[in-house]
Amino acid sequence: MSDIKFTDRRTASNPLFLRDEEIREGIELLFYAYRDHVSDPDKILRKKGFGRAHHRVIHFVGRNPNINVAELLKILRITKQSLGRVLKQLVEEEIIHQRISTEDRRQRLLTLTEKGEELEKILSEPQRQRFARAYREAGPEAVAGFRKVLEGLINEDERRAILDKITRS
Amino acid sequence: MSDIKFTDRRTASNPLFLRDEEIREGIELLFYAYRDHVSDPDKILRKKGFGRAHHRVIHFVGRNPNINVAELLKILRITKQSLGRVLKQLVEEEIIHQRISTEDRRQRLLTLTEKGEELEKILSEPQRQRFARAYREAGPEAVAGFRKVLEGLINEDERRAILDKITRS
DNA sequence: ATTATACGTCAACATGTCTGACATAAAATT
DNA sequence: AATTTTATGTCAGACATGTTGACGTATAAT
Repeated sequence: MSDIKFTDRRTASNPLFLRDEEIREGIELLFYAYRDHVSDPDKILRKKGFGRAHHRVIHFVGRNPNINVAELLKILRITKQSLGRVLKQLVEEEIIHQRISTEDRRQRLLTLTEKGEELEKILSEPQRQRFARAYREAGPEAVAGFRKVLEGLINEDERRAILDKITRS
Repeated sequence: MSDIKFTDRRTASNPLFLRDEEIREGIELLFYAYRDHVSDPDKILRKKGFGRAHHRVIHFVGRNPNINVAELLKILRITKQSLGRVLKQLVEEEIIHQRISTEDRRQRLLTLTEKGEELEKILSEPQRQRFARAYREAGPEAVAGFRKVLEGLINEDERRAILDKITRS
């Protein structure tokens, strides 16, 4: 019974099953790709006594020099208490520099120090290499499709703002 | 000085910069897409007293009925002690069923119970909808490219095995 | 009979997250 | 000028998830 049902579902005349199956495969591919993608810097960080949280902060401060704390919290979607601990360590280790905004003296603007820039490069290098390889193997058209689908996976209400931020440089 | 350097780097005659930039954008897109993708089931799970770890177990047991513990550990890349805690809860709540393999009585084969199947559907539904929307908007060619690049991001030495597993059904 | 494997479990600890409460400085509003 | 709101920091306590290390048991393989 369940066998019959199974073969039936896979028939070419049932495009719904194909779509479902395709989607499931996409979800799994995304899991494995992301797992491997983040495993690279994780290894490096552990040796330095940092974790993935530190990497995310380093990355987004690097990408958004002079970002303030509230903005960073929005991107990372964590609480300020969580960020606080990580940020404190990074400031103590002189990876990140805080300065008071002249426009609004309540705000702390964050930038990478030189040491921070260096670390950022070290951390992202294996990720960039991984992407470079994948892009090279897949070709430019595939890359365009990759980006298009990723964009579509982002929450609709934030998509525009995120794309503007990413591609603004 | 740094301005000159900057504009210079972006010149069309410097394809290396374009590639770098493209890669960075890909890395960020992946971050945001993944962040939103996993946020859906997270909300549902917290209400039930489970976390992301439980979802991963539910997902992979659902996808690999009768998987044994060692196999599951390889996929999840966590220690058996970590898995043990989560698995215990899921078995107690009758989400996952364990039975002893007849071929090797040391092995515990894991399957979803009916209740587990239901929960799996509830959890993955928003993710599937998100993918369905993204796939629809991007079109079949983009989807092919998306998959191709994701495959390329997976560690080379495991890629073959993972692809076989994902697309075997 | 011995060794290796698959699994479970106990203990101790690290990290990253959370909620809630409170403090301070500065900006904005009345 | 006084009050309220905002941006940030911090303390305390909790929870989820991960780690190492050690040990036990049942079963399979040698």
